[in-house]
Amino acid sequence: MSDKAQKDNNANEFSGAAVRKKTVSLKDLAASLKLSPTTVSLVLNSAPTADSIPQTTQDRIFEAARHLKYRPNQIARSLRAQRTHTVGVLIPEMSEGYSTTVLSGIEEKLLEEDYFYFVVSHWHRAEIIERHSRFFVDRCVEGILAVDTPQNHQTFLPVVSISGHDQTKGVTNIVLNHEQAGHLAVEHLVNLGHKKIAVIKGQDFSSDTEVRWKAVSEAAAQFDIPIKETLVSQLVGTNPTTEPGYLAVNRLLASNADFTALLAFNDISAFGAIRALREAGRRVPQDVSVIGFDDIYAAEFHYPALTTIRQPLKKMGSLGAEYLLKKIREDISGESPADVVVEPELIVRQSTAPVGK
Amino acid sequence: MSDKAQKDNNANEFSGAAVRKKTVSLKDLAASLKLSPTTVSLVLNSAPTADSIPQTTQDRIFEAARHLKYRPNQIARSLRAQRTHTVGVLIPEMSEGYSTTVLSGIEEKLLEEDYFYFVVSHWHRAEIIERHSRFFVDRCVEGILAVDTPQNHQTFLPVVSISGHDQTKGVTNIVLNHEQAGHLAVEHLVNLGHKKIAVIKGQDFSSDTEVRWKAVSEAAAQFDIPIKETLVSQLVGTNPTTEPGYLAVNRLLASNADFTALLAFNDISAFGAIRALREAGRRVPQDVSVIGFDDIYAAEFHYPALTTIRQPLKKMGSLGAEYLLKKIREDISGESPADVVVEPELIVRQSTAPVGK
DNA sequence: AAAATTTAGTAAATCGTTTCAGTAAATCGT
DNA sequence: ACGATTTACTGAAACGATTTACTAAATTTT
Repeated sequence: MSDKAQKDNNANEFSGAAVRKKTVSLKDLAASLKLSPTTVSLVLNSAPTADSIPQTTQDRIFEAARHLKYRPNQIARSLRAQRTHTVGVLIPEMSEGYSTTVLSGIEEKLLEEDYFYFVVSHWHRAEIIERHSRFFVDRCVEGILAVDTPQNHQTFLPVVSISGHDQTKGVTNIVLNHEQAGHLAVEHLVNLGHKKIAVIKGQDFSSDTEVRWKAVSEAAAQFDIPIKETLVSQLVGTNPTTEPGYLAVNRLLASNADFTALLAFNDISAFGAIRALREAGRRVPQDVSVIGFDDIYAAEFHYPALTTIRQPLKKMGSLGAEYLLKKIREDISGESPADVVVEPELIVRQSTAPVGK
Repeated sequence: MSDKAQKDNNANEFSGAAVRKKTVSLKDLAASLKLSPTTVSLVLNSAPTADSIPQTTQDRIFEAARHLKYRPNQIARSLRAQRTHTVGVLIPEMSEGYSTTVLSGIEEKLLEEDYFYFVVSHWHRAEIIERHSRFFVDRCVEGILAVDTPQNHQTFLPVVSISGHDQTKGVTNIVLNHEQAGHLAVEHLVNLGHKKIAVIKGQDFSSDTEVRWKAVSEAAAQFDIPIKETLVSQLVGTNPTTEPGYLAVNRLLASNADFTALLAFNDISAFGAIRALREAGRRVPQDVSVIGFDDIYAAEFHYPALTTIRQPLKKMGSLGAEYLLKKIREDISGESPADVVVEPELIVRQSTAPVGK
């Protein structure tokens, strides 16, 4: 068959109703150059073997590739190379500031290194985590990044957990220095003269709940003002809004709890807390100082602007991605650290003030 | 070679330092059953051809698949089927409420239909949009979902644009009923007695800027209170925080503009606006009523809680995903609508009040 | 001028599936 | 009892790349 006929054949194959715009494959490119796919591939990838191909031929190949807009199919490449340049990311949900800020750090680092990622929200439901981890494996992700996600015993892939406190061996955890965070928060309130400090604990499902509570109560003990049990309220429900915080403080108020400062589990719950206090006629910060945790965007433009303990969320995301890529590349699973600790920072704004002022 | 030897061979191949946990392939599974991969594939996929395979054999196959935890490799499947069950999503950035809320709707719908997605932020930079659209094609996504993203002239894949106002033929746009939104906002202020209304326009790069401005000024004209040019300020810069809004209002105040109500481009800028007003000694809503746009989460817990025009962001995301999947399935590009319109809703909270009260 | 090396490539296997086109053996119809 | 059909499978090609192991011709070395 003459190559003219061959060409026509190609063109006519789909000349029916819908004009299927086929993309050009390596084979097409090679055919148009009257060279073998091997040669073309070798040259385009600058393989060492291609040294013996004369420059003129190489130029012809590059020129034709550009002209026909040839782009290697990454699916085929992935299959052959057994590498997908893709990772899977698990997050609790795609709302509010926490997960998405971490995600922005993850994205930045991954794209920088030419990795793409799949995200899925698991709403703290174990079976979704399980199911989607499997899907990730089916799609041959090279590693998994878990944000505020409990144990996913998916052991044979590299895993990095951000604020996950995953004790599975081989898993690297990116964690905040919680002791320091607790210390900063309590110290700030103590410096302002507060002694009666109420605390809102996180939901049971949140991985940070226990460590943060421990850090805060130990810090309080160190300052000789142990947290009274009657001044502790806990967030309930999966509602990712301010409501759990609002309700937690209402319960506190209903029990006639006596406090001049409130340490919230996170900024979102601090917002709810402040509303509850305001509705109860307590002014923030004049009557009650409120300190949040995380420093999400909204903290700054809240009124009153929220004093909070900043977690470097974006940094934690990019660090997580960085360590995951490191693991993927080393391949000798086991070398990477179990914990990578990042430091919190006290951000003083308007929601805290000296006691009794 | 006996199959025992074959097995040993397999086992020993990587018996060096690192124990490579190989996943089991169709071929492995078939070998363990002493059947051909064809048969196993046919049965596992319940192909019509498998009707002639006796139940006992089918059971053996399913049993072995479960036992060896066989999972089909989706990369290989994608290559063969020329379908990846993956779409690409373009968003301006992974922060604040807008994109991520839309994204949550997108995610919900896509996962429901067993599609995964890649996301990339483009920060409104044309070359990033261009570059990543190409990467999407390289990875054989089946369609592209563009959120608040200008024209990406990537024509041969199905594209749905959310708030993008993309006039390229074949692109379906999910858009808000802007006329109605403008009407609702202005009407609300007029009903409260406001006549001197200031407006903050969006940044030039935002796809909604023009249509929203047009809708607002036409609505104002209808109510016989055309917006004065001196009462219009525009957001500048790509900073995704409240700052542009804050600066826009400061410019307005610096020019001694006289207004009793302010219509902000979005909630984020409304927050900045309110801060600027407060710092200038104007109370919201007593001295100036402020109305936002979008109704992001933070709007409700802002103080004062923000009156705003709600865009059903999550709905827009899921609608976008729905229409994209529809396009992908029809395949006969051209049938789908150019515009899908969703309705806004006025949410009255505390940042607006009768004039002069 | 024969042997060795370099030049300029190519054929075929492979990654893990799916699917089209067979094919032997068993069963059925008449 | 002979052809037709059904049953129970399998071989090989294909998807689109990469890579190993060749080869034939040209050139260099000895």
